[in-house]
Amino acid sequence: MKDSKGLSDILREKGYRLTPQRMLVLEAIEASNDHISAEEIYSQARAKYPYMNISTVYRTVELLKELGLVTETDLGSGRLLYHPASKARHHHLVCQKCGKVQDVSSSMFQRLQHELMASYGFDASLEHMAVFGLCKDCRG
Amino acid sequence: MKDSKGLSDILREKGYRLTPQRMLVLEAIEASNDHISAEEIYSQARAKYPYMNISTVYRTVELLKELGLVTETDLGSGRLLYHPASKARHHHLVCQKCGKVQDVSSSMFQRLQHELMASYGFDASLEHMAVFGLCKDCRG
DNA sequence: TTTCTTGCAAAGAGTTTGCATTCCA
DNA sequence: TGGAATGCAAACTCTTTGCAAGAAA
Repeated sequence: MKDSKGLSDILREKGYRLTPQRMLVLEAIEASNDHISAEEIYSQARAKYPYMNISTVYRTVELLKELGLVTETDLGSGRLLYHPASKARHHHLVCQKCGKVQDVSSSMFQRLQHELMASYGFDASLEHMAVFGLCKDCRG
Repeated sequence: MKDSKGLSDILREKGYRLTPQRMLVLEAIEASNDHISAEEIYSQARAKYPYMNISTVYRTVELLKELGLVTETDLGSGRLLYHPASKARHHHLVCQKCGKVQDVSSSMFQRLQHELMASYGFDASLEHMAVFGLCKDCRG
């Protein structure tokens, strides 16, 4: 499955235009194994398309977020990072009162993982983590 | 135990001066139940001492961090937040290979907790959480 | 008096926005 | 062609820094 194909479909459906800039931004994000910053997206895109502008990167990333193709994460580096939503893993929230289980995107756990590595050299395995607590309804 | 008393001792020990600005910054942070931003510290301090300046807030917070009295957290709001280090709880990192257990300050878990509440209304109970993974030595 | 601190203003970094121009559909 | 998207530059937010004036010890 080619993601750029998927992108053009999704854009057309919603009435957005498929521009080279938008494809380059998505390509850069999907090519990054981990996370990528706006500045890095900009560099990579500009290498292929010299007229690329950084505000276009920000605007495109915003659009891709809205379309659900890209996830934004703040790892505390002072810049926002992006990664393909398709690579997202899942975690579970378990309510200790009613027992309800809901899925959470892993993006929230990434910063924790990142920080544990940076500060302690600890490679946390958060792939299958369950978090206990009280759900919205039982919290009241 | 009055913390402001503790502060003056600590400052004197290290050769720093005890200024009204420094006391006001620490007071504001200790008075906040949760987290407090530089801007909020500034407002509160300026209410009592109109000549207060925001760069003094930043410099004082930096000093208090170095002294271990205050912890800085980036909750992704676009501004850094501060809270008394004394209120810090602890978590554990458990190595799945060698079994070693090390303590971690809870500040890293606070953002996760914060985000789960904001996005899912889920009140995560992370007070006694253990995180499994590989420690620095076993990672190699 | 000495030198640590502060206040002010200006500089940064990263991100967002207004507007005229460009170009996709 | 018409309206969406881009490029450019300027604005914006939060934080940091240089320097002269002020104030603890």
